[in-house]
Amino acid sequence: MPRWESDAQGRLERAALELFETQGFERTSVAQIARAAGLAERSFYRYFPDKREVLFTGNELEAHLVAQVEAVGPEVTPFEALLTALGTADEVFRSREFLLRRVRVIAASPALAERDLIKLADIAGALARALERRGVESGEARFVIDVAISISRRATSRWLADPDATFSELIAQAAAELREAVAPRAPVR
Amino acid sequence: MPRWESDAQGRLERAALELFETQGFERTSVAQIARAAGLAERSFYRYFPDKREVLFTGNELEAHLVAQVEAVGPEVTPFEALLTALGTADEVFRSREFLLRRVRVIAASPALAERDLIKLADIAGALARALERRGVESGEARFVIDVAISISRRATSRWLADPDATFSELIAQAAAELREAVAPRAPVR
DNA sequence: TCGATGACAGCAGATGCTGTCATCACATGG
DNA sequence: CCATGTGATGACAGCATCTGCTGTCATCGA
Repeated sequence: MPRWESDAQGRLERAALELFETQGFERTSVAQIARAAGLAERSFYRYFPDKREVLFTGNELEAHLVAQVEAVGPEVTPFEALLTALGTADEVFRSREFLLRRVRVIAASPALAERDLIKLADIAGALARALERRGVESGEARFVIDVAISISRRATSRWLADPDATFSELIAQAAAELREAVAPRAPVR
Repeated sequence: MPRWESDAQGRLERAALELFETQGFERTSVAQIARAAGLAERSFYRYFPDKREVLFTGNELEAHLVAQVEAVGPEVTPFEALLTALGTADEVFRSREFLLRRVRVIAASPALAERDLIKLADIAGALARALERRGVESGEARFVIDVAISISRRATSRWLADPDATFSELIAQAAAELREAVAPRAPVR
């Protein structure tokens, strides 16, 4: 919390999102972002270790998911624990409009797409540690988490396109779709 | 096929892997790699667009998987098509020892880990296009592919640890594990 | 033999990122 | 109301990645 100039970090984030939208990520220099936020280039790096990180602040999602996983009782399957955790993930989403802007900017830049994947991997790591604390073997934990993340991506993509659906419904729907897809012998007709 | 100095690209790859192993990725400069391979820094960028790419040449895996997916008949489920494609993926793996060195170097550097994830995402994109050509809807294709990749990671991790197992067996085993994990109600006892 | 092509080196420059040090705004205690 | 400390900020310098351009030389084709 800055002492006399308020919310420098927020100003940098907003300026960066704006500039990335209009000029693209690569064609926006750090100096430009800083100037637009009324700061020097050097100060940008006091708030973010990295030009890309300006779009990836906060750990709320990770913290939320880990807390949810740790909250359910020991009789629950790892997979079910993850699904119920994901079911309430929309609590930490910002507005759909904000998410959409962000998704578009990220999709437009390979460098940002990489960072996005790394962030997901970080969350997966945190969840893996949480599951291991429940006694799940490491490799199995990773596996179940990867699958849960796949479900989450499916649900999120639908959620961005469909303003009316509940996120937890979409999670359940994706899980059902998965069970169908992996069923040993899908009777074609 | 170079005309008077042979295999400059291969020399750069080997020098880079060596240097990354001994010094780490960040502490190795492009100039150093080039010198070790007997070239100028500028020439490195003729062969690789990017310092990281030196460990990620070739599309054999992607080409193999796409070809396999396109080879199976239309009656086969997308999920099954992906599994059979993955079952023969070890044909394009190099030696286990080489893979292990590579995996270790990549795991030791966040920057390389990012690039690894992007490469996987590229493969996922290519597979999605292949499935769409079979008439699978885009979102569903992505979803099934994400799940198949999760299976593949599980199998690969086991394969690196267990020299005796067949890759296709490990794929089948992971698929079975998945079916069990997502089963509606796992009777605990 | 001569012109085209491909492989390479060297140089200059933009940008990302880091270290260092001075400076400034404010809070506090006197 | 002022002195002093603390932490945020800025100015400056420096290194590395990556790019564009130019020049040089070996080889190839006619």
